Amino acid sequence: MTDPAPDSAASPAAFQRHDHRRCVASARAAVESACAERGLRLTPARARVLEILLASHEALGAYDVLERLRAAGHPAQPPVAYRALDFLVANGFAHRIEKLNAFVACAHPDEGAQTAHAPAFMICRACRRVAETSAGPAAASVADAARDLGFEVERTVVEIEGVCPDCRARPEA
Amino acid sequence: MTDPAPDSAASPAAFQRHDHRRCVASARAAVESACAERGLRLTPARARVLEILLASHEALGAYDVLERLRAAGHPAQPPVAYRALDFLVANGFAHRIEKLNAFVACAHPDEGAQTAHAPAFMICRACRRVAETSAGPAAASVADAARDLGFEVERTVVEIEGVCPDCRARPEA
DNA sequence: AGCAAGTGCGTTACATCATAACAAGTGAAA
DNA sequence: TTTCACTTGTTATGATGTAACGCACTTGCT
Repeated sequence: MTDPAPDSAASPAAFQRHDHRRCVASARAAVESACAERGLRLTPARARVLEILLASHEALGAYDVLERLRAAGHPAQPPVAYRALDFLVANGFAHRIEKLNAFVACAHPDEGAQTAHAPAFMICRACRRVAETSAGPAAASVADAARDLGFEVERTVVEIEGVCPDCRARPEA
Repeated sequence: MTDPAPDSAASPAAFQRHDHRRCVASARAAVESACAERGLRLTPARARVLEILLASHEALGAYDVLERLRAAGHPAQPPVAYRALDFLVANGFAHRIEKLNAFVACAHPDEGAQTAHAPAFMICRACRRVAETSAGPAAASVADAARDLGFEVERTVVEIEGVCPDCRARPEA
């Protein structure tokens, strides 16, 4: 981006102090331009759900999203939330955190949808914030081993559960 | 096994032809001796659920397990299945597959419960069989990177979804 | 023996997560 | 303007997971 963002894969922003307004704005802009390029429709419902996910780095359940939609004056039923989330996940604008049955906005929405963007997630069990990093060569080596056994790899999930730096600093909370 | 077991971490049995009777018997024996050593009680309910998981290398949902308990003449309600599964997972005799909300018997029940046994799972989306392998150094490097960021790692999930060799061979099924 | 504590089990009821199915609206293309 | 693909709204239901209670069994104590 316009700069050497501190939010690169090597140094995930979620657990660090950062200009969150900018973080939201640039993610939103990246999604908008990706949609324009790829002929996808970022409808109001989808944009609202994206905003909700971007508002925090916490993993939100579909029903959390739904609740926030309603709180924002957009009454909706579960399928509305799931459909928007499915769209965002399918196009690489958000990720599903399997361990939590929840969702987070993608930290790198500009990287292609299916263009192998092999993320790993650090999940804080205390505050539910999720930082995205790259599974990188580590995941690749496991995947290679799988392929050597004749297994056709389609998707890889790497989720690390633990306690983030902030929550370690204040164990009382 | 007869030989140098084909069921070592490097060469997971689930996707290979193997003597399944022996596979079940040895896993069951390993769990029994681990329980004896550690003062754990492998009660009839727990043993039945273990047998159900061992019977196939498929991931079974809690309600699948429940159904099989009932089919075997042991009527039960959901908490019965969940409690037995919790016991097996807590002690390293089974694993939860997050991606499927399901469970499989552990391929190495003799390795300690919490003694870092860092498994990775290959999940066939066609037949639901799951092969366990070691995440090994790959996972370790991601975990190290997380620790460098001040993140305290507690558990790591590595799940690889794809198609197993058998299902690739017969795509029609 | 009597009894208290700990653990596991059986059951009811409920909480949470997710989707099938159908009707109706929207927008671009023929 | 008709058509088609896609998106949305809504109802209902399915799938997954747990809280809470009381009973039964074991263990250890007196």
